[in-house]
Amino acid sequence: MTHHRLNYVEALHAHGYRVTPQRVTVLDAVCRAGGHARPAQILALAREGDLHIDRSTVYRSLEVLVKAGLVLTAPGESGIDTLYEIVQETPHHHLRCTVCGRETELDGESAARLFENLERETGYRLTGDHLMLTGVCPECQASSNNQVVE
Amino acid sequence: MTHHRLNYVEALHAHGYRVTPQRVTVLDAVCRAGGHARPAQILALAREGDLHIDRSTVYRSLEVLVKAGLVLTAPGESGIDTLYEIVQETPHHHLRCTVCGRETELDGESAARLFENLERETGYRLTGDHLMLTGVCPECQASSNNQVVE
DNA sequence: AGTCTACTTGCGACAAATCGCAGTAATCCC
DNA sequence: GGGATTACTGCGATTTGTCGCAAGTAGACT
Repeated sequence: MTHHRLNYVEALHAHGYRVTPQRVTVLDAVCRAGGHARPAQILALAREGDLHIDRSTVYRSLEVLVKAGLVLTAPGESGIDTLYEIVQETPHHHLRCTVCGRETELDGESAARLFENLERETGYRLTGDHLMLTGVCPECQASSNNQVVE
Repeated sequence: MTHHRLNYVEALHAHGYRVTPQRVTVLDAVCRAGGHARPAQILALAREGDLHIDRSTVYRSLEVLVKAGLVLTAPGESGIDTLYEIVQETPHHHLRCTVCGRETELDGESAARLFENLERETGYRLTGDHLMLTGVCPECQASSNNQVVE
């Protein structure tokens, strides 16, 4: 249960949100899902904790938790659906191979350097610390030359 | 009508897809939408061209067009919905300010440098040439110090 | 602790998106 | 060009996500 470490009470209050049993249940569900989770999975896990929690409540809670910075979203495989993930101490990014589908985590350090450059160029302070990059992994590059079309 | 420039026939065939009137209609709709478009808008535009095109056909066509590399997806404002955009000759990225909501385009050049570094570090060949970065723009940084919570 | 206010929840209705299936048509091959 | 093959479309049914509203409850203040 990761979320005991991050004080969700403070995070919610800081954003003007109330702490309700339902929101804690949903937060817990996202934690227990581990890694990326689809809404359906979160709904199911949430109902293990609260048998009668409503679907709309789960969706609304997710929205609140994301805004409070407790949960992250990431685009799913197809780029159409949305995945949810509990926030971690160390920011990280994802690298998905479009050929074999495998996913690698990219530590925040390499990304931080890149962000620094971008911040210098644009003047923005970048906060989106959870990118989903896509590419072709070394193994797949080696084994196939016929996938390159574009 | 941008898509006459990119030979969609070849792109579709290269990925093993057939070229159907419906898919051309949808591709055309995405073009005419210009910039980011929500599915509802695309559906409406598609029906201008083909009065009886089915909703599921539009969704399935979008999926195919994305896989064929003719259309790009981007996460919408909330991070939950998906926007579609016609592919362009010059890759570009988006920078959205989380405070004022404004969007800036980031030219491909700065990003290319960013990608180069990442490719060196990871060994991946990066293809996701359409990132949606979020941050706080210079103006909003100047005017507010009370938004920083985390 | 009790009361008040306004944010939240659950519900029902609605809209958006997905899925399986039977008929149709794009492509291949001759 | 004609026929066979198999992907694609449209349809209906289902699932998923959203919205408005009345009842409930967290948080603030006394």
